[in-house]
Amino acid sequence: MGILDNCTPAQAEAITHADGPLLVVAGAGSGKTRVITRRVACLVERGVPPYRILAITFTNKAAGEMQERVHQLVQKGGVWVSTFHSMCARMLRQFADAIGRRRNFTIYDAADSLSAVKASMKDLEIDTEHWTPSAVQAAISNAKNELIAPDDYESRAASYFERVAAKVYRRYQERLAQNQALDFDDLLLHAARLLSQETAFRDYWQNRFSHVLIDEYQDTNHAQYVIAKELAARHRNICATGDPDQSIYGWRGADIRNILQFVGEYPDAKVVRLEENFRSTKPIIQAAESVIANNTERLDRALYTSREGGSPLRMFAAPDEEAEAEAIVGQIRKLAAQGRRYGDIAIFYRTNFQSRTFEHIFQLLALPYAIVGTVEFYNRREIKDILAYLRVLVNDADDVSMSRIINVPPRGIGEQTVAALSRWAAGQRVPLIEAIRRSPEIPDLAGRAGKAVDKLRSLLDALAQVRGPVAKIIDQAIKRSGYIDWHKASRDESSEERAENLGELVTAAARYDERTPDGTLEAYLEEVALVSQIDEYQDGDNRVTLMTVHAAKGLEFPVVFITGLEEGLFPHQNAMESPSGVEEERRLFYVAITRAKDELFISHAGARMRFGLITPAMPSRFVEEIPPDVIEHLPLFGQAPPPAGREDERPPVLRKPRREEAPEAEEPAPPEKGIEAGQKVRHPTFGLGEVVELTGAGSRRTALVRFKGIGIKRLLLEYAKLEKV
DNA sequence: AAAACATACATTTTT
DNA sequence: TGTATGTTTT
Repeated sequence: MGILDNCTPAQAEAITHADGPLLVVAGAGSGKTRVITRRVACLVERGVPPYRILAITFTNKAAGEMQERVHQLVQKGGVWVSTFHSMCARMLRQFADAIGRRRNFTIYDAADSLSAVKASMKDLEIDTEHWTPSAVQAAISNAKNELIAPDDYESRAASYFERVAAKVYRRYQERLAQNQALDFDDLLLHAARLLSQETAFRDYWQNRFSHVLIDEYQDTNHAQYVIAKELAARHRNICATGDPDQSIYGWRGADIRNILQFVGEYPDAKVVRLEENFRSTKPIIQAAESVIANNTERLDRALYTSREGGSPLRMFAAPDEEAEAEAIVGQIRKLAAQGRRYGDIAIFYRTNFQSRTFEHIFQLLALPYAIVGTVEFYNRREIKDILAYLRVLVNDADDVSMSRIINVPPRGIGEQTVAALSRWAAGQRVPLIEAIRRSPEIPDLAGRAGKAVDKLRSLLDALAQVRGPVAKIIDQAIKRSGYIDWHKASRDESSEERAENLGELVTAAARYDERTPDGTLEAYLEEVALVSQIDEYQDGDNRVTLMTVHAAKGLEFPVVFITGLEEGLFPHQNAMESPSGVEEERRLFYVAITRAKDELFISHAGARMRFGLITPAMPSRFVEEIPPDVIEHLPLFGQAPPPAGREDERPPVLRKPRREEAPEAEEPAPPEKGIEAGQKVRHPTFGLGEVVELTGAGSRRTALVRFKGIGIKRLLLEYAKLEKV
């Protein structure tokens, strides 16, 4: 096996051969992932049985990549590479009794959890106007991350809000137990508790692993810290890697002290510092270093690069967010003309809502793009509906899922019927599905309602009989429930898209079946519950990637645009009140900068539409923290006098059509293009398609085109090079 | 049960 | 401003 080329021989020796506690403090772009992967491979090579090695990564995507890479290096599988959440789920299923659950427990996502919080508040008749469910949910989540149980929380509650939250917390946990469910935080909470308090559980897992490695250690919260510490307690072969300057999850309980105090915790720890950056050019590193130097809470560390040359950072100042997006897209086309691949380019923003402006313009120009993690696939309504059927099949105590599908698609089980069923179930202290099974015994169910419930019962029975791969079960659920016909019948605009999504769900499940030949419905649902936004991102598609800075962690791109650098947005308003909040925002900016390999563009808008109001904004304080000699200010876009002529003839006419200009549909279609509805066309990116509709006139002439396998796109004729076929 | 209409709320960041 | 959810109407 080759030598590590991104560190000194002594460091390489420590990384590959040292046992005992090891801390790798790795700066951005220093090849940390390679280091930890190599360590795992070397352990295997030294004869450590692969199944005794546990590597914990931050996302499932990273886990998959590491697993594959280790396999390539040593031609051996069996190393357990996982995220904290997936790992805990697996551990808890094996010891479900210890937490008072059946092993087929359901994992609730944030939305499921929120509805359980709402229901708990309703149970307790707590006013949801005054105390918002999401605030209570956040309080509960924080308590769990600190491993605080409801009783402890109540006894230390200092404010009225906390006393209310404590009551909801207790009721919420009861509800989860009734539904045989755990939320994300429970996975960590229970694993941490069992590891520190339950001998059988602790002994089993401590013996199971001889070596434990944790990546992105700076972003571990208290529960994760306890889990890592306990898992490694027996053999003390704990290797933590991370970068305190890249700690960006403080708001969800990540505690930067976990990494800062690692050596205090393990005085015999070896420390390896990787300070050479192999990713970025000098100006980019200079900017990053100069910005992060303004933080106080950090380990003493410098980052340097040997890469010579490199262009300076470039900055746009735009009047508003649309002009900002136009300028960036203009710059991207310039780069593309110079031979840059779209897949080399990424656009980052602080908040998800900023993606809309970009999405609009990319669609208009038919430039290839991919947004990472907007409305996640598995959060779409139709997907959640079908998954709810599966969840009920796996865990029939799951009332949240049962209520979700009880009348979806509509089958005549109205509000009154649901209320009667729920009342009966509550009275008997049994799950809702039991009321459906035994509906003939329920007095309130008159003939018509009773029949409707009978039909639901036979549907559920029929689905429970289906055997075979997950894809088949999903397919049956979609068809037999009548879900697909229901959508076909409604001429809703979104029905076609929903049908496509359901098709995609079956396809994805088929991939799962292929990948996991011994997979179960239960394991599939678990995987689906724990996918992260970034897991869905695939590079190699040659598209411009759009994402939040948080999602960009761990990635790199030759060209990066960091947008919306305005006071109140980046740094975000809610973080600006405390110095530590600003420091975390600054680390976030540092992460963004250090994603760039070759070229970095930053931009801000003088005003931005927020809540429907045009809100002015000052440039971010972070911009001034970049040394002036590594920044070049590009001319303000659109400031050059427009070429003579009417406004809509000015080169990139990218403004979205305003509402008041709507009557454009009535204008006669100019015949000169010769493109009309029904015309078959070819597009350089999307391929063959058929024109569905034409609207607008002149430079705003727009075609709706249906492309095979891609869907309907809205294209400006002036820019989309449509070729008649 | 669908459609039409009205209102509320959002914008941190996510496993 | 746009979407998501709730309410009233057919």
